[in-house]
Amino acid sequence: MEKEVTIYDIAELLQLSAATVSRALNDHPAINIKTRQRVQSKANELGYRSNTFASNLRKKTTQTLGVIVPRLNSHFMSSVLAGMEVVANKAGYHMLISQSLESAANEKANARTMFNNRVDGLLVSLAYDTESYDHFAGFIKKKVPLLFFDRVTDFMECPGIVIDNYKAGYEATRHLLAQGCQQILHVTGNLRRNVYNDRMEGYKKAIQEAGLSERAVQVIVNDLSAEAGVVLARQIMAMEQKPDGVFVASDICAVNCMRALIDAGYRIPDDVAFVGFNNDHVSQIIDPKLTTVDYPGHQMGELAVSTMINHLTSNQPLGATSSIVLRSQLIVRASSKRLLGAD
Amino acid sequence: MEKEVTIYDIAELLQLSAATVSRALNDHPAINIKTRQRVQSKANELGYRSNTFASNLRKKTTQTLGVIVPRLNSHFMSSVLAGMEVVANKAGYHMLISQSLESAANEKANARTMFNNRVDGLLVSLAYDTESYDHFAGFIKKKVPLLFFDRVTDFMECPGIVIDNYKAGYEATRHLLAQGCQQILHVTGNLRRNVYNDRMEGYKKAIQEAGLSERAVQVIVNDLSAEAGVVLARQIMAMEQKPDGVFVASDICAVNCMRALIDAGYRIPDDVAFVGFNNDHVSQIIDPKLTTVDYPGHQMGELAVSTMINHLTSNQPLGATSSIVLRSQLIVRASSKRLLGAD
DNA sequence: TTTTGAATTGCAATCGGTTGCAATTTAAAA
DNA sequence: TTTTAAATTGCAACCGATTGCAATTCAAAA
Repeated sequence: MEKEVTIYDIAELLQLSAATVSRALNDHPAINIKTRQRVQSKANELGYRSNTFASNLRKKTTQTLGVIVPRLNSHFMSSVLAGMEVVANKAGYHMLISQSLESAANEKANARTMFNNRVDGLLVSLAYDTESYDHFAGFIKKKVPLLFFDRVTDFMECPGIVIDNYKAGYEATRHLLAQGCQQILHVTGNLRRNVYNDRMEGYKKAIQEAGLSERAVQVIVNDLSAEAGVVLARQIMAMEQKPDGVFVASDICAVNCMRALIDAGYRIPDDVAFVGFNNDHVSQIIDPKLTTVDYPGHQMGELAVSTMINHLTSNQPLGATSSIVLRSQLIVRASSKRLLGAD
Repeated sequence: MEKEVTIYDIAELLQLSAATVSRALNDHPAINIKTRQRVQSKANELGYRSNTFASNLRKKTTQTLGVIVPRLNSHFMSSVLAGMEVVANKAGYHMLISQSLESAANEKANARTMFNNRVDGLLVSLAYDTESYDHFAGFIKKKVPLLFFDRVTDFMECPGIVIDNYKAGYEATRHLLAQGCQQILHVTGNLRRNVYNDRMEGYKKAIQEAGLSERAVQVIVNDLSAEAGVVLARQIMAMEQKPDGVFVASDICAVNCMRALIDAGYRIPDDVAFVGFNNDHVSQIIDPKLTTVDYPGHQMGELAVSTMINHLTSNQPLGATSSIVLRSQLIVRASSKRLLGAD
């Protein structure tokens, strides 16, 4: 059982041509049903496995989708990937996954690899510091469909799958205002990325609409990590004029900040109300539970891949769709409820 | 720029043979350095990209590792994958990832796909209900190296990368005993999987050693999900003889249970002490912070892949190594500290 | 200038399926 | 029974890179 069995072996044993065997194995309708069965059972008997390379080489398709994400290990991203995998698997596609670790250089290298591996399509969520998009030019040129999700860009003529971050930011802020907050601090990530910039714009808009002064707009940019949350708490404690509301663009960062503040004696939401983002597990574990924006990661992954596959099989131009917006929703919990009966 | 450039195109333009071009592109030492440079710069100029299939077809190697995990979206697993990706990427390998969703049937199908795709090696963490291992037989037969991590099995002659779950369970329980707990409840997952069974055995051993009666051994099996944690809290509240210590084999499940108990008025650790497993993010967010077992996921991923690649390149027999045990460690936090000055 | 060995390069087969088109067989219609 | 169309099957040329071995080139030694 050392040597690999090929269609030629089967063909010889069955006194058929390789062409017929190939067709039989692929359920080609032109092949007589009896022949087909004979071939397939013989293939099973011999432990035949199709050689994907030979097939790909000839067919010029890989049944593989490339995925480049900033990090694999975040609650949100792993949900997205899980969703992607389910749909891809069902449609007979495989996923080649790599992470940029938030570095544009890595992203570039990974894109190159995906390119050489001739993925049928590429799904990307941009790294923190990606500014140039040259590394995707090859895909465009070779007409390999490209799709961005979550962290998207307007610089490329590619569809993006997103939530309405502007609206989410706006509503989160409105909610804090409605709870009586007057000085709302917004903490977010690199503003080059749409997800963070849009949320901030929504935040600003809400502040302006509320008729608050310019000074009411207060933004801190960090990397939204757990550690950054602890640092943030120290920053807040050191402020001469403390915020009475904080809107953080990530639950992980938010809860760590809350925890540090609580340990230091702050009362939430009375001293300061909190709203996070992502509806991460931790948002329901912290006490008080964290008001947050539900972010349908799994669904986003499913949608990204099904859009891609739909395009690949039906050959509809992907460029046509400019973006797909998923519904997100503010989930109000105790961390921001300052008024009785408020929702 | 529509048509793909091949080595033949380059060969013709440079009045060379395809063989020479191929060697030049691969830095073959037999090729004159000037020729090599001419070829490489021409390749760049034309936007040449190597056709991986043709190469694989000829070389019979894929530079791809298959990974099958129960779920992508858990804190632990995504850390493992992140670690794997870093090492694989650095060594020029790609990762084909799929999830079994805890179903043996899916695992089987995924293994088949990996097999057909001729991954150079396969890394597996077993599904909840996998009982037969036939779907891995092909890999053994074809001498494709196979390696299990975390959820391993003794039924196959394959190396496994694990932590000492027995010891971890033992120490966690000893810790609770040392804190004065007399009735320790152990909550864990499917006992068919080593990770859960071993932890339980460690737990039992510690109970026995403490000279407690048979009745002191109390085990509940669930799926360790967040929801299961809430259910667990109800179960505990309904018990006539309540435990004064709970050792849960997963942080997620533990914290959700704690949260429900706290909301119901229980005091932790005074009424009941808690120890979790995994050192998940949430363990530091819950109040009181959760004592847990640190589980080096990222490191486990790195090690799994580097072991595999090392084997692939040096051709050392993988079978020789039977298992690699990573160090894990009990991290004591407030959820289990009942004695002053205890650690 | 000839010899000789090393350095380069090319030939041609090979990896294993796929597919357009032609050839053959089979079955239905005349 | 012959004609004709439909159903099957086979031929042979791909897909693009790799590599053992032979051929050629080149330069140094004789």
